[in-house]
Amino acid sequence: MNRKAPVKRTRAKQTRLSADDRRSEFVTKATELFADEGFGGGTRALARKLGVTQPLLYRYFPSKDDLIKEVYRKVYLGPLETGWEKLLSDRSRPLRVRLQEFYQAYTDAIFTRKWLRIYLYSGLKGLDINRWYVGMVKDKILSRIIRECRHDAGLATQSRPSAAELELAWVFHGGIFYYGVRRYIYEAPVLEDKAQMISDALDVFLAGFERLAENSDDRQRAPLKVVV
Amino acid sequence: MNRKAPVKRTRAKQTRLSADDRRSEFVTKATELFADEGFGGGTRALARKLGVTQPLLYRYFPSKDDLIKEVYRKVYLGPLETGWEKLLSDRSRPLRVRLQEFYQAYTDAIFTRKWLRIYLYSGLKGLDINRWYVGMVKDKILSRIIRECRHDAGLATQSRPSAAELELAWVFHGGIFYYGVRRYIYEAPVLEDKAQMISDALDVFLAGFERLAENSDDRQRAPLKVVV
DNA sequence: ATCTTTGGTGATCGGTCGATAAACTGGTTC
DNA sequence: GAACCAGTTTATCGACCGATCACCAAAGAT
Repeated sequence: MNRKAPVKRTRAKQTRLSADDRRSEFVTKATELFADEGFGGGTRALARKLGVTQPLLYRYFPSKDDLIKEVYRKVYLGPLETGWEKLLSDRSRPLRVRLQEFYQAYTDAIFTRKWLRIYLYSGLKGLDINRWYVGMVKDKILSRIIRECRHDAGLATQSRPSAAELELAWVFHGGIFYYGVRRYIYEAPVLEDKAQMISDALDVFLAGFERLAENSDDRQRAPLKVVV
Repeated sequence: MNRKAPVKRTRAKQTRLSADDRRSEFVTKATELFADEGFGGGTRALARKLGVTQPLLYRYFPSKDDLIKEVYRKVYLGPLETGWEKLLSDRSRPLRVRLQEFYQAYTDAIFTRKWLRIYLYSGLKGLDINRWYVGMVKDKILSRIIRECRHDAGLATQSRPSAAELELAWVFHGGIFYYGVRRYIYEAPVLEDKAQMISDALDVFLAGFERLAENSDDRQRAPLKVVV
């Protein structure tokens, strides 16, 4: 039936972009999509967000998995700054101030709905990049914080942080991190003033670290045992 | 072709269970599956874990979503104990000991790969039951801890915990929680001795809370401002 | 004005998913 | 031993997913 004049279908209007622009647009919107729906989010939904058709994705990425890797790269590496290590180690300023300033900047960088969700999703997948990030936090941030705390308490700073010290720093760090999770993932009511939360947490941490440092020798020989 | 004698296909051997047993087996294995692969895990993979066929699921649950809800119920409500509140409030014993004992028991209950992964997955979905759980932690655990800490520091215990106090307790609690995440989700190297980690974290928290309590009046009138 | 390049679309394929209907079978009851 | 019930399987449906291919049209080059 009707074999003549192939019905001239109205084509969807094209909005042509340069290859680079389109590619980065894919990554940007994919980050949003995957943050919202997890990495199970469909390529068609992604294309809809760009106002293009789904096959176009495959002109820029060989597979969905490659797109996902690109999203990781952008999310994990994006907010990273090189100045953090120097900021933490600048002994011309009080440790308390350095820590407050660092955590202010660090949380400004990662406390977004997008970053936290992508981070948690990738953590649940057990990806290498997640392990790399955790290692980076340990080496570049926590180890340095411990060294500075030791120096501040008049202890030796040569030896590497003990496992117990590292754990202490991790609990502190994790506590602050979890504030972001409660706020931007659970969307639970939290103390609005992030700066005050950091400040209070720092007070507790520093006061506690000092007290531990005082009897650090005793602790190493006979670790505190608690009735269980 | 071959219209005669409907080929007597060899049927998969049945292992018949009582309705209750089969149902709870579905929930158990579903918990494992969803913990591993998220709630996107397929019903066919689930059936394979039970050694049955996929449609059997729908004799016990109207939909996959109902199965998921059952998994939530079991996971969230399972490890909950009623004794925790009394344990925390028993002033005949030192606060330090009570807290150590409580967090020992609490982390024994929730620090499993299964529990933590289901919890995080459901948190990312923004489910009501997750909100309920967070509220429960706040009301039943953290508020009570604050009250006991106040009592221990010789402060009034009538007024409800301030937002700042709650936040302090949350950061402490979240720090301990994050230990479980690092250990069982990131599978990162952590301090093996969980009891020591709790003990150290408690030392820091209690020492810090004491110090804050000392100038609590000052803090309320003129909250500590930090150079940013 | 035409050619070439390249960003973009339409159609479609094989696979997987949740869900349904109907047939089959082991065990219990009368 | 016939009838029935409950647990299980086979077969299949419609929707969706990632991926591929041939084709199309807008911009730059000649």
